[in-house]
Amino acid sequence: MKGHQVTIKDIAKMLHISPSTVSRALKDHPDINPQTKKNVQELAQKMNYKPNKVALSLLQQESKIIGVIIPEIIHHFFSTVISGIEKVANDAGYHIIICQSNESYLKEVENVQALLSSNIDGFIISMAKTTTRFEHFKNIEEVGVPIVFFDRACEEVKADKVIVDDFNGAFKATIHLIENGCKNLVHFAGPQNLTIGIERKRGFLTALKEKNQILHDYTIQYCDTFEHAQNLIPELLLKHPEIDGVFTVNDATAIGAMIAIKKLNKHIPSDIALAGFTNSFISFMTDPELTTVDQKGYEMGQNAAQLLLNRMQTYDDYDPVTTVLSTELIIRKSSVRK
Amino acid sequence: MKGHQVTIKDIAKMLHISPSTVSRALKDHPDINPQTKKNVQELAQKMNYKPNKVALSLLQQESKIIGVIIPEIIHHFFSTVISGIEKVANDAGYHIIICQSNESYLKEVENVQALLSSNIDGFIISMAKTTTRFEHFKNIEEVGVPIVFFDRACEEVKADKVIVDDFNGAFKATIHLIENGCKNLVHFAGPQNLTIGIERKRGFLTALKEKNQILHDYTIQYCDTFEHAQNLIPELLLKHPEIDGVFTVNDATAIGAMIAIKKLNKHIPSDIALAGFTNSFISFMTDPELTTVDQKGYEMGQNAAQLLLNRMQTYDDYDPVTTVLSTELIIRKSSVRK
DNA sequence: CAGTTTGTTGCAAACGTTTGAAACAATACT
DNA sequence: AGTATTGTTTCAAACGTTTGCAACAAACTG
Repeated sequence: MKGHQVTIKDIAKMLHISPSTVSRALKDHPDINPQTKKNVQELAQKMNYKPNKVALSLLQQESKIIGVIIPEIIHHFFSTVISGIEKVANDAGYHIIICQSNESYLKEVENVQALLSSNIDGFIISMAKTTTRFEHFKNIEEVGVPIVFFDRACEEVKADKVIVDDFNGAFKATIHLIENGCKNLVHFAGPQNLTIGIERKRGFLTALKEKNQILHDYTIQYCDTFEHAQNLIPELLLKHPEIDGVFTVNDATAIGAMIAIKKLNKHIPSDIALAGFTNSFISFMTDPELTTVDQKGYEMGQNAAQLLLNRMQTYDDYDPVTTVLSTELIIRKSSVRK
Repeated sequence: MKGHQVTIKDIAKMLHISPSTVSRALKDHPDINPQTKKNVQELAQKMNYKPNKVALSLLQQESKIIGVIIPEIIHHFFSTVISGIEKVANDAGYHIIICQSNESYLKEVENVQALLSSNIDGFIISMAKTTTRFEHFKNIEEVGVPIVFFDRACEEVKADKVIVDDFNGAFKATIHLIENGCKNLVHFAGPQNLTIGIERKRGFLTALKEKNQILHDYTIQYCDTFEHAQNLIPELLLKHPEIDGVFTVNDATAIGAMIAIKKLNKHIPSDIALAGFTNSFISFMTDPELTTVDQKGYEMGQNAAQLLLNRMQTYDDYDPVTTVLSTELIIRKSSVRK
């Protein structure tokens, strides 16, 4: 039989006093008789009374909950970010409610609506790959709930952002590949409606230019998944056997490429050097270990949460802040030729 | 300036009618004048009215939220389970709120308390490694909120459970290693306060017995992390060079062992055959690819959520159900000797 | 014309909590 | 004795929604 949590009313009835007295006694309000206080506090303790957050949420119009919308929780990068968010949020007395968009625009809109009607105090969002309209974010803005974007930000909405220096990370990785002797580099790029896709490609191209490399018609390939890379590598290397280096927009794609390259009996890094982006924890479990750009997931989560907490204090008429975390090139065996 | 979500009261005021009429109009109640209905519904649509879930939650004593407590979200297995839970939960109109215990008993208790006071409709829990007391679960039981445990279940509490057939999975993997010629197997076992630790070890030992293998004093090692395996392998192989096969309680441990073994210039599988447990998505990215036992994370999540939804219908005086998902041995190169 | 029925709307309570204001008794001051 | 002060407690409203019941007018019945 379904019981229920002990409420202030229960305690009030048992002690034959009013709920308001109980409420004040529990908060150690100076107006309350010390003996009454003692009675109330002892009984509350004994009955394991815990204030009902839903009632508080309704009354105070704040839920102490932060809504997090991400593409997919199973990606290590995102779960790392969530860990960072949760740490900071919990320390400040907040809980997080997590929704996945599964890279679907529609699911993202649904999630926003659902969270909005749950009195969420703030949003932390990383956009779906397929999102190209932004009314749902504008809705949040209208209601006056702060948003912080991370990694994949929406430029059309007034909001704080945490991103990594994608350009520079890609630039550094590409320079590193060229300095290790790559003459015919290829970039496996991400979708160009996401800043990360654009910026990483830009970093790659800028490095090529700086080092006076030739740009072929096959230099940029749009490919950002493990499976696609596995399929793409054989046909690409058949047509262009001169390719001697690949820089991918993320680690999973790099590893897909790695497996395909090894299947073709080409050696990494001597035949083809390889670098990814993310520094996910699989990158040091591959053979050879993968050179990659650390995307600072945990820090990103912490930063996003902190930014949101700050913004919740001072929401009126603010200037959005964009925090850019510096990336770090992690050099491992997949790219180093002696 | 912080606005607010449109409420029934706002609509009522604008149309000079009472909130109750608005409420009924929105639900298409037969008592309401068709013209009034039309006015209300149109205005609600225009103003993007969404019912306030917090108010509903307070009134109806149900939140349409499921609380999920897991050790660590960054583990691929757990994020896979969460995906499965979310799928089923969302389809039934529920949302999930995720808390991590970080394998800490204290954090687990905190999470339970916090969720309890948020009018959560049900719990899905996988216990922390360090949890040996169960009052917090009993608390949930007293309040009458259903719990479903998955993977790491608590035997002392009346609750539904979803587990995999750990015993059988471990048994099959061990038999497979022996049939591939292993004579001196070692098991890297998990903590013995968790069912999974106990059952996997039991499966291993039963297979050894069935195949008349000798049990050495070093056959069982308590080691269940990537780092620990990396450290343990060198000293273990130095002392016992006759070891020719390792079965680990999870994949991360197996990969730690794999890296350490390769560093010692031993060949996998010909010198040492290797099998893990989980079938995490890294297992087919290693070199050689890792033989492992599929733990069915996504199915487990779906099952747990479905079990919980069912239990929420019929909570009174029930007999707990335990769903055992069958495990599947995934044979890859790390264990196959021709 | 009195009474009933029908259609439509509003009132009030409820969920659990907080909080300003009112209420009350007991004590102190003039 | 009358008034002010103090200590303690309760009342009532609020947050947004739902819902049984009351209220009212208009139309119908006998």
